[in-house]
Formats: sequence, structure tokens, C-alpha cells
Amino acid sequence: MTKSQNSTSHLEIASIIVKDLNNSGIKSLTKTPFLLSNLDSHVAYLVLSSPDLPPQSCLTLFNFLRQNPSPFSHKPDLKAHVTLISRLYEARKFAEIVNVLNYIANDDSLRCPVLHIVSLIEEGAHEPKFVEKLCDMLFRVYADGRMFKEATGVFHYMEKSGLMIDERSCIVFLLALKRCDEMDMCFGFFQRMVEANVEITVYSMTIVIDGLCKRGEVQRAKDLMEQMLNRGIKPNIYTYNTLINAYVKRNDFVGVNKILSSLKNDQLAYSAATYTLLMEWNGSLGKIGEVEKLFDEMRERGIEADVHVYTSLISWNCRIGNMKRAFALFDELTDKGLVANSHTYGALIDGVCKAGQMDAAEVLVKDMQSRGFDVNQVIFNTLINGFCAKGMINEALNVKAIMERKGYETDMFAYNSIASGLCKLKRYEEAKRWLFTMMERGLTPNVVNFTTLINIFSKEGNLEEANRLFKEMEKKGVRPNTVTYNTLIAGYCKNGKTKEAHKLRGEMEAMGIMPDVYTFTSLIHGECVSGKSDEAVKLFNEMKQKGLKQNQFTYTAVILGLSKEGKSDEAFRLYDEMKEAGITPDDRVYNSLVGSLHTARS
DNA sequence: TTGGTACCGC
Repeated sequence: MTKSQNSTSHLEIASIIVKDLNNSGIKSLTKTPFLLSNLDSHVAYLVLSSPDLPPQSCLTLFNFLRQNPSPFSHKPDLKAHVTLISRLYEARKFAEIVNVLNYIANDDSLRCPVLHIVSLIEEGAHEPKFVEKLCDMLFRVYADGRMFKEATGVFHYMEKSGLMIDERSCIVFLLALKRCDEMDMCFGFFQRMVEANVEITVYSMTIVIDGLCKRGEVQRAKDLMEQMLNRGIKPNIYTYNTLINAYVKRNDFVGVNKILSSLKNDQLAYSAATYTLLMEWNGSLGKIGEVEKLFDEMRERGIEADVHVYTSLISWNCRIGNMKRAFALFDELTDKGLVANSHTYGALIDGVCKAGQMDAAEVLVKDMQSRGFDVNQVIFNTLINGFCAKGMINEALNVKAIMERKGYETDMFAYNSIASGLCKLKRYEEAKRWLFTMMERGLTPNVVNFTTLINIFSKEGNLEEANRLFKEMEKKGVRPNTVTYNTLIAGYCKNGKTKEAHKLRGEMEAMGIMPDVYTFTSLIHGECVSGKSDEAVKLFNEMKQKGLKQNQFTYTAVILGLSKEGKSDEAFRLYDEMKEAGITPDDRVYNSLVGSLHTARS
């Protein structure tokens, strides 16, 4: 056969197929093996690009061929995909185009550089914005599919070809990178967006800032904000909330206040999320009164409390053991027409667990299920933690088994709860074994797992190993947080090594991680153990200057220290102060005070 | 585009 005969027959076959499809639909093809066996890639192209065949029918045929109905039929090749896309574009069937692009992206024999795809598009046969739109959609498909290299390739092509790049598509990519913890790439891509003159708004900037904050790079995040401000991009309440969150998590009092004054300067009003964060902040400082005050203030200012705000308030009441208030708030939330979510239930379940009422926890789980919420992994972990905290390891392992049957893999939260539960029972060897098992199973230990291990070694008196782990964790790029430092500081203090403890305090401050009530209580205890109650009192006063509220543990430590040295006047003064603060002294405080009266004053 | 589970103190 000559070339012209060949193409003539191709054309003939194509026109028969078009006619058949238009007359009797796809069924006609299934009954005509002759047509099917001749439907090669060229015929497919002719059919799909035929103006006589409407786009919807092109799609039907394409899907039919994709399913590869007989040994004679061809699977659509790249050209067929691209042709179909251009037909679908005529009909503005964007969702269908995304599907077809996904076929290309997920098929090893079709996936190729975008340049190749574009070269298959018929010259002049398409609308002016077609290539641009196609690239944009392909970029999103790669971003959604976490195919980062491919996505970057499309971006690069668009930039080079002078095609307009939509910020919203870049946002899809930035979010995907953030979700995969690819922050270097995320940050780098954002810089490329700037260089490529993509029209950037506060949206994409905030995503990058949040990603950097979540990784602990708060300074870099702030620098980025400054840099973008010079380009005329102003932070909004979301941006500020992101930074507030970062500073709250680091206990950076000064940092939070700086952001709050920036908010004021920019005349931005607090949002419900801002209030949630401030409530979290005060709650973590033990200032539950302030938390309730913020809740009132918010409503006075006419800002509607949403389910997050209620959940936070419920959670803090749970954490201080005020379950009555927690349940009242839960009712209030429902009365307001808000719908409790799994987080809200999680807070309540955690609360009853902490109160040691595991039966109540199971009742809440049932209630939650009856309202259509599945027990998710967080709730399972909360229950496991509840049992572990009570020392009921077997019950915890039972929940773990149920969780695994439901298809959840035991994660680092659960491993950690089990290890710390065993640690509280002084079953250190078992505790370590669980954490080591976790690592053997391929889970990468995070800052909390490391902290728990450091704590175990500290409790065993093995400070060398604790310190070695601390160094190892930093080497692995896991940033220590307040709790990590507190753990090691407590270890040193307990062993009378106050010098090292103070050194660590300086180190953490230099890292931008601020000491909290735990840090001070340990240091105070350490000074007392070393017989330096005057130093302890100094630290105690420093807390007040820093706005840190002393709690039961702090008072107990300093009163015991003073009593031991016979400084009973000072001890009694602090005892009064303690009671005024609404903290109930326990027997040890009374005993030490009585003892102080018998100790000779120096 | 922001806000929930686990780890530390007498």
C-alpha cells in the first residue's frame, strides 16, 4: 500500500466511526471488530479531532478505548490525550480535562516534559489561551499528585514562554509542599514566584510563613514578612495569627506582644482564631481566669465564638479539672447552634481521662459515634494516653489493639503515651523498649519521643546518656522545645548540678525558647537541694517579673527549701501567699513548716 | 492562608 492509499483508508475508517458514533453511540463499535482493529493511533486522532464529532462523544470514545475492550483495540496515546483535551476545552469541560491530565501524569508511558505535550497541540487550531490554561491545569495536577519535580518543570516552562501564571495554582503547589514537609522547596518556590513576577498576595505569603513557623524557623518567617512588606504586601490577620501561634508555642512572651502591637498599628481587629490563640497562651501559663476573661471580651466586642473557641475553652477547663464548666460550655455550644466536632469530643474525653474517669470516657465515645463521628486516631490516642496515665497499661494495649483492627497504625503519639506511662511506673526498661521498637518500625522519633527518652535516662540517673541523646537529636535536625530543655534541666537539678542547669537555661533563651513555670520550678528546686534557698527566692521573684504564675509545685519547692534552712518567717509568708492565690498546700508543706520552727535560725 | 491528641516540675 502506498502512503496516500493508507491515509485514504484511515480517513475512510475515521469517517465511518464518526458516523456510527453519531448515529448509534459507542455500542456500534463493540459490535464491529473490523473497525476496532483498524482504530490505531492515527485513526483515533482523526476521529477525536473531527469537527463532526461533539466533545462529549470524543470523551465517550476515549474512555471506551482506555478500558481496552478487546485485543484489537488500541489504547489512546499521548496525542489522543492532547487532542481530546483540546476538544474538551472547546466545550469548557474543565473537570474532564483534569481527569485526562491525571491519566497522563500517572502513566509512566505517557508522562513527559510539558514541552513535548505542547508540541503535540495543533498549530493555530486552538484558542489563544488554550496552552496557558492547559499548562496551568497540568501544574495543578502535578501539585495535587505531589509530583513536585514535574510541577516545577511546568512552572519553569510557563515562565520561559511568558505565559501568565495564576497565583491560585501556585498556592495549590505551596500547600502540597507544606503538607509534605518540604519546606525548603516551598520557600524556594515562593522566591521563584517573586522572581517570575507572579502576582503575589498575602495568601501565598502566609502559607510560607506558616510552614516556616511550624518548622521552628520563626525568625526566617518574620524576615520574609518584612521583605514582602517592602514589596507592598501587607500581612493580614491570618499572617499575624500564624506568628502568634509560633510565639505561643515557644513561650515567647515578648514575641507575642510584639505581634499584638503590630496588629494594633495596622488597625486589624482580633479574629476568633486570635482569641483562640490568646486563650491557649494564657491557658498554657496557668491563667485560666484570663482565658475566661478573653472569652467574655470577645463576645463584648461582637465577635461570634465559633466551635474552635468553645473547644479551646472546654479544653482548658478540662485540663484544670473543671469538668462541670466544661460540660456546661458543651451544652452552650449546642444551644448556639454550633456543632461539636471530633476536636471538641477529644477535649472532653481527654478531660474525663485526666480525671481518671475512664468509664465516662467510653460513654462520651459512644455519644460521639451516635452523632456520626468515627473514632479517629486522635481519640484512640487520647484513650490510650488516659489509661497509660492511670498506670493501666494493659487496658491501654487493649485499646491499641482495637485501634489497629480499625486500620490505624500505632503512631508516635501512642508509643509515647505507653512509654511515659511505663516511666511513671518506674518500668524504665520496658519504656525504652517501646520507643526503640517504634524506631525499628521505621517511625522517625520527633521532639516528644526524644524528650521522653531523655526523661527516662534522667530518671535513671544516667545524665551522660540523656545528654548524648540531646546532642544526637539536634544533630538529626530535631529541634528541642521548652519541654526538652525542662526535662534535662530537671535532671541536672535533681542531681545537684545546678550550674549545668543554669547553663542550659541560658542556652534555651539564646535559641528563642523561653523558660516557663516548669523551668523555674526545677531551678528553684535545684537551688533548694543545694541549700541555696536565697537563690531560690531570687528565681521565685524573677518569675513574677516575667509574668509567670507560680503554681502548687513552685510554692511547695520554695517553702520546703526555706523551711529546711530554718527560714520560717519567709516560709510562712509564702505559705500565706500561696493560700491567697487559691492553691491548697499539701501535707508536705505543713510538715516542713512545722519542722522549720524546730530548726535553729542562722 | 491561621486555631485540636502524646513528652517536663514538689
